[in-house]
Amino acid sequence: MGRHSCCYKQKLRKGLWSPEEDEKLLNYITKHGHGCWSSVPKLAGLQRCGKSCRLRWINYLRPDLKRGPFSQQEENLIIELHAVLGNRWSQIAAQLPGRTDNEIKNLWNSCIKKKLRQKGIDPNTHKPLSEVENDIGNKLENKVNESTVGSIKSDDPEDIKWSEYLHSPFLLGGGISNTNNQNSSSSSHLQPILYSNIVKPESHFSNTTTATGSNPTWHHQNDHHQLQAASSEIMYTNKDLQRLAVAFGQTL
DNA sequence: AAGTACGTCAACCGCAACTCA
DNA sequence: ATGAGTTGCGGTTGACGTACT
Repeated sequence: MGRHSCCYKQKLRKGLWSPEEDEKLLNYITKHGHGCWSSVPKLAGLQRCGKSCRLRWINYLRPDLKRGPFSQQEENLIIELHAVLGNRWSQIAAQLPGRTDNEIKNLWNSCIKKKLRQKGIDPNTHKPLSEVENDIGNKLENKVNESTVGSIKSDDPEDIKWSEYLHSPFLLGGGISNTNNQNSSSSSHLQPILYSNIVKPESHFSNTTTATGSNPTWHHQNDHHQLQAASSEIMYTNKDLQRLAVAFGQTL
């Protein structure tokens, strides 16, 4: 794919956004909503591709973004959600109003991973590092055995990961033991989070422009009642979430 | 003061899924 | 059914700031 198809057609800017560009995009979307992203740059007078505009809006210009550092509670929540969802950043972000998937991904890669390792926890499996090392040893051993004995075991590394999730301390009510942190959120609230998250909101907000062209209004869509009501119908539309559902059907 | 290493974050890339004619 | 266009997502990169030598 390389650069987006739209970018080949004309000389488009790349890299950091200037304040002028931000202003143009913000003004345009505030007045008209984004509509079709591919037509936004042209209509807003920007030398960017639609994808770049969308990203800039989502990660920086959206009015509902929460700025500033993550709280300890937010970090704990991210860790708990990651234990269940893995690197599904957008789904994790859906549980943290005002935070973007990009922001959470960056935090995870630059900060949380390191902290977990310092606590002796493997950030991929959320198991104690010592246990993970043993697992690796065991899996290597199993591989050797499999080469001689037929096995129905999946080779998909993700399968291994998910089965590990099912037995992770988070799902079993343990959460990460953090004796230093009084704010450490227990995993007791994880169940409601998961149930409400089964239906992934398209975005936290939708904008509706009035017929008169006045400023759009922003509606918070992440209403748990709404989601729970809807969840019975679209609960298992996503392949990964089906796996979650099966998993939680077993554990809840 | 200069050079280097490291951490953070914004943005890009590539792919898959979705939509619609 | 199909193919082009669009959107969304997660991985990766590169610029920049800061700490360290």
